Amino acid sequence: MNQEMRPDPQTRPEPLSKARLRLWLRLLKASRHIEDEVRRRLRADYASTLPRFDVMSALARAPEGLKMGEISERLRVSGGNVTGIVDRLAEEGLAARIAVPGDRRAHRVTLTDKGRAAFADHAAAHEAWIDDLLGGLDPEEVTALAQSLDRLDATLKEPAP
Amino acid sequence: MNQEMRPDPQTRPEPLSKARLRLWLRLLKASRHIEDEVRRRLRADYASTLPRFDVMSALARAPEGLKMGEISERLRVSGGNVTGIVDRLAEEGLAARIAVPGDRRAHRVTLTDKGRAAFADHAAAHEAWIDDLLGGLDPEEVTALAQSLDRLDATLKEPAP
DNA sequence: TAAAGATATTTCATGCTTGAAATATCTGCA
DNA sequence: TGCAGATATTTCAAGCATGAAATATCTTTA
Repeated sequence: MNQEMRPDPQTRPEPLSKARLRLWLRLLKASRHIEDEVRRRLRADYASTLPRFDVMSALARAPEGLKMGEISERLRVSGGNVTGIVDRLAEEGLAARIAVPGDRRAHRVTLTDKGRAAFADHAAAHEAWIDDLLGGLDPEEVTALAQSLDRLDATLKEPAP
Repeated sequence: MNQEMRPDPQTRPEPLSKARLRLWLRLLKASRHIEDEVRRRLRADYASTLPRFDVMSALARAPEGLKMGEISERLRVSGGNVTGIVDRLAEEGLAARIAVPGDRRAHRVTLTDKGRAAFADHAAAHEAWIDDLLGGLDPEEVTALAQSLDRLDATLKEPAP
């Protein structure tokens, strides 16, 4: 765990893995910091949550609505999870389940007018929060970081050959 | 939402905020990707979870143990949360609550020998997973990204004046 | 020293999350 | 046609997470 000065005639134990670990820890820290803040404000200002925001965001982008399975696929969360979130959105009149003509198993979920209006508010506030939180970073650094993270995401796709 | 070509005689609606939003979305995506993978493997290989790993990690770093409040402070999670996680670790004999001499309200939580051994395994595997997941990134990019994220974290401290 | 206030922790209600099992329905094929 | 397998969704149990309320125990102060 500590770096001793033994000869190590074989291959060195890769300090590179430590650098990667450090990167991961910082990524997680920054991400959690922002995420926690967004959750806190969604709750405080709108009595809402991030998962609800995510679902509404997906629905807002699909005017004809989405089937339950499509939501869980896009958001990469389990089906059981979506059921609960949509239940609550529906209870509050923000979303509605609509029967799918040819298939009695499926429902199409859409935002109600009320839901659409609420989401417009939330989304505008969300953008302002992020603008505020990331405002201390130079514009160049913002784009540079975004590019780096994009490359990271690309390498993440395949878990190394 | 789309960039129209209207004159806009006033101040322009800051495309910078869009760049920041994009950065946040990518940060979240990369972070979630890795986090989900770590959770999945902790569950599959060790029947454990990230919160448990985090608590054990904090305890491993404090040989004399930590009070409940210290754990929740370091991990930035609520007290009620820590109670449940430590309960389960204790049930499995991985951690133990020890009475604090001068204060009958408080407990000091420590890793048992079994807990210490288990955590050593988990931590080694964790480092290997991260090494694997981030292995596709150039070493230079790893350190560059870590530095950028460090700067980001620094600006995050104060939510802009 | 008794009451008031501060601390440490647990309990509780609510919601998110997963994976597995249960339902219901659809589709294709013998 | 009838049924076997595929799909779409819900239900369920367990754990995580929060914030607020409840307990228990100090500590300070009038």
